[in-house]
Formats: sequence, C-alpha cells, structure tokens
Amino acid sequence: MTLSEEDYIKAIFLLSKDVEKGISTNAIAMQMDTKASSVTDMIKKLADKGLVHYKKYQGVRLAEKGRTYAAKIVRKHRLWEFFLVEKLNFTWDEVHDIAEELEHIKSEQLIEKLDAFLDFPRVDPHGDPIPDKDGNIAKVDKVLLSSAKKGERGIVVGVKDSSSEFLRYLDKLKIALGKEITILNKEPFDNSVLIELDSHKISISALTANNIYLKTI
Amino acid sequence: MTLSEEDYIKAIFLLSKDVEKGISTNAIAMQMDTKASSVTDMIKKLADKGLVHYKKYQGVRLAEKGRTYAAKIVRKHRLWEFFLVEKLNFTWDEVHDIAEELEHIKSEQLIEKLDAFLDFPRVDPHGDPIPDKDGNIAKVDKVLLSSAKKGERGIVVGVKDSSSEFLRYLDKLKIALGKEITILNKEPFDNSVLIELDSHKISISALTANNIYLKTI
DNA sequence: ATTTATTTTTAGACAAAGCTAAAAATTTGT
DNA sequence: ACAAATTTTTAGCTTTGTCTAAAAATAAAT
Ligand SMILES: [Mn+2]
Ligand SMILES: [Mn+2]
Ligand SMILES: [Mn+2]
Ligand SMILES: [Mn+2]
Repeated sequence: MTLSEEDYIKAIFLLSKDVEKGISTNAIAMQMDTKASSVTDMIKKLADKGLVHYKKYQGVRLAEKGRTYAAKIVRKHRLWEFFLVEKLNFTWDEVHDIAEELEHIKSEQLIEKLDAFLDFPRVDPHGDPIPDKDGNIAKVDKVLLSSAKKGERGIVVGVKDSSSEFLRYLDKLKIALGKEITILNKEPFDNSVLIELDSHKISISALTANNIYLKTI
Repeated sequence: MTLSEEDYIKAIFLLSKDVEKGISTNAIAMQMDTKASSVTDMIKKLADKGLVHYKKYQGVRLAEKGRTYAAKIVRKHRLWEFFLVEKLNFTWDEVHDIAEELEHIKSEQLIEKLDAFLDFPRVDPHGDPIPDKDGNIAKVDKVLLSSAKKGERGIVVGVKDSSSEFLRYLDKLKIALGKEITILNKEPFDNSVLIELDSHKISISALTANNIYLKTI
C-alpha cells in the first residue's frame, strides 16, 4: 500500500463511521482536498485490490480487508498523537499534521512497542478511541453538547471538529477533556447553550455546542 | 524536498565523509541500491535546486545548502534510532530501516522536542555522532580495531558496518559499545587480531576488526 | 415528463522516479 | 598512442498520482 492509498482508505473509513450507504466520490474529494476525478481513479485501484466495493455512480463501501487496514492506520495516527502530547509536550491543536505523516511508518513491531511504552492508552488527545491491534474500536457513549438537555451535567470527553482553529478556541474558553459542564439553559432563538464551567456561566454558540461531546453523569 | 531527494542528498553526504573529490554516479547507485541512470537524473534535479555542484562526468559535490540539509536528515535518523533503542527497547540491529522512514517526517518542532525528551544524546546506538540543530557534527576521535597496535587497550565506541547481520554477529561475540578490549596479538598471516574481552581471549578476523571503532585508553 | 442542474466518470496531459538499452566520454592496459 | 574496458549519460518507456475539460449518468425542479 502506498501512502496515498492509505490516506484514501482511511478517509473512506472515517466517512463511513455513521453512514450506511456508499460514500460519494465528492465527499471523499472534499475530505481529502482533491478532485473528484482523482478520487474515481483511486477508487478503481482500491477496488481492483479488493479493499473496497465499488459500482459506478453508486459510491464506495469498504470491504472487510479495507476496513481492518484502515483501522490500523487510524490506530497508528491516534497512538502517535497520544505520544506527541503525553511524551513530547505538544498541545492537542498541534499534533494532527505530524500524525498524518507518522501514521504511514510501516512496522508492526514499532506500533506495538509504542503502544506498550504509552501504557496502552484507549483514547487520543481529542477523545477519539484508539483501535486495538486487530482493528476493533470500543464504542464510546457520548452525546453532543448541542443535544444535551437543560439541567443535565456531563464531562467533556471529545470533540467532533478537531481542527487547530476550533481546538484553540476551546482553549480560550477553558474547555478541555475532563472538564465538567452543567447545562443551565438553552436559548430557542439561536440554539445557543448557557453552561456552567469552573463555577462560571458562559454562553456557547450552537455551532460550538455541536462540536463538543459529553458523557452525561 | 521529496523523500527520494532526501535519500539521495543523505547518501551523497555520507559518501562525502572522508572523500575529497566528487562522488561518482556509480558509488551513489551502489549505496542506494539503484541504477546509475536513475542517479544521473536525480543529480541533475538536485543541481538545478542548488543542493549539489555537478559537472558531467566529474562526479557530484554537496553545495553548502545541500550539506546542511543532509546533516539535518542524518540528525533525525540518529535521534529516532536512539529513541527506538532507549525508549522502545529495540535492539541496535533492528532500528535502521525504521529510522530510514522516520527521518523524513517534516517538523522542526518535532525533532527539537524529541531531542529534549531524549535528553540531548550525542551519539546514536551505533556510536555515530548526532549532528546538532544547525548541522554541525562533533568530531569523535576513534580508531579501527584493525589499526590498533599490539598491547593497546580501548573502549568500543562505534561500528563502521551497521548492517543487521554484522551487529548480530557482534552480539554473538559479546562485543557491544562500551566494552573494553585489549589487543594481545596481531597475526601477520591473515591479519586477524587476538583480543581480550571480559577476561576471555578471542580471535577476530581482519574483516571484523576493520569494522569496529575503538577509543584507545 | 421533460428540462435543468449536479455529480460522476472518461479522456488526455503532466510531473516524479524508476528502468533498459544504446551512445558518448573517460580510464586503463599494452 | 591507441585499442579495450569501464563509467556515465542520453533516449525512450513505464508506473503512480494528479489535474482540466468534456461526456455521461443521475438527481432535482418545473
Ligand atoms: Mn496520512
Ligand atoms: Mn485525533
Ligand atoms: Mn530514508
Ligand atoms: Mn545509526
């Protein structure tokens, strides 16, 4: 598998997470910041290799072989992110692009030794689960802050958008994994959410609330 | 710089170490396990980018720009090797190929943080010096075991051949960095060397002796 | 049910990096 | 000094992955 093939298969894997149907050419092109025609070319190659199921104009689905391969790349990506934050003191907004390269290093032994060195972490710095060595992913139960109800309390356990910009905005709001949040009110006018955090009341926009995951308590 | 360009510039850098003249196309092809015609193509590209000086049929020399770039790749290679051995418990014969990939990860910040995490090591697991962040390399003074004289003593500080096969052979002989060796005798017939190691006498072939560096004491 | 708009695929080009085979230059041997 | 051997370069092809522009298929709108 080439680096490029790996990035495609991973993109399809991530896009398939909560989608039942085939993934569209355009969706993949968007995710990978490339052109639809390039995607079509690559999909054909992946189909020839038996990694995806593909019928023209019908979108693409991962074959079992492709799914486990993709999960392993995601495993590497997230383990490296954990390493960068926990051992090298990077912040959670700095690690994605570096992990995007590190995830392609080809050595089973390396990743198993890294896993042990890190003491077998179960989630990455953004709260995303780290697949095990066979590609299985633990189902984390979490809800979006935007869908939590007035009066509920929860711990921040993840983010949906993990772009640097969003993560730095959360830093500014003092929102981080592990923080406790209480939903004080929801404003019907603009769907903003009034929360209590560190004994302060702050208002969170609908867009922001739609990108924060809570585990309700 | 592409991965391939980086590997070429590094190869030229390593071949230039104790050579004054231009590096030949064939020597590079040999080192990189590729064909001379491919080397010629790449050299032209590197020359266009100002990384090397090149005149047809005259071999190639690193330009200053190329030298510092190459030194940075070597720095990354050796720091990662150190990490693999010291933190992930790899053995010295297992790390080269993995470092060959890791050396291409593009992040200044990553390598500086890794350096700090490792506590600024000065040599890699094979005794080779780790260039500093500006590409300067400390001159280590060491001699080949093959050139040490009868009666001299020394500490093993490096290897010339760092192939897995040779390193595993050294493991078998119980020769490792830091071990003390006394030259008891040199056999004129086949240039083998009789040494004392861990209070045992063993005979080392000329070829083996020519790939072990000592710091005499 | 057509027409219009959007999505997807194809066709044709291009850059990177490699190869083989042949030509050109340099080095070596006598 | 000149022929033979070796090294280096060139020419022409191949594979990967990308792109633009045009054609084909599907989806949406009237
Ligand atoms: Mn990637
Ligand atoms: Mn992540
Ligand atoms: Mn390399
Ligand atoms: Mn080394």
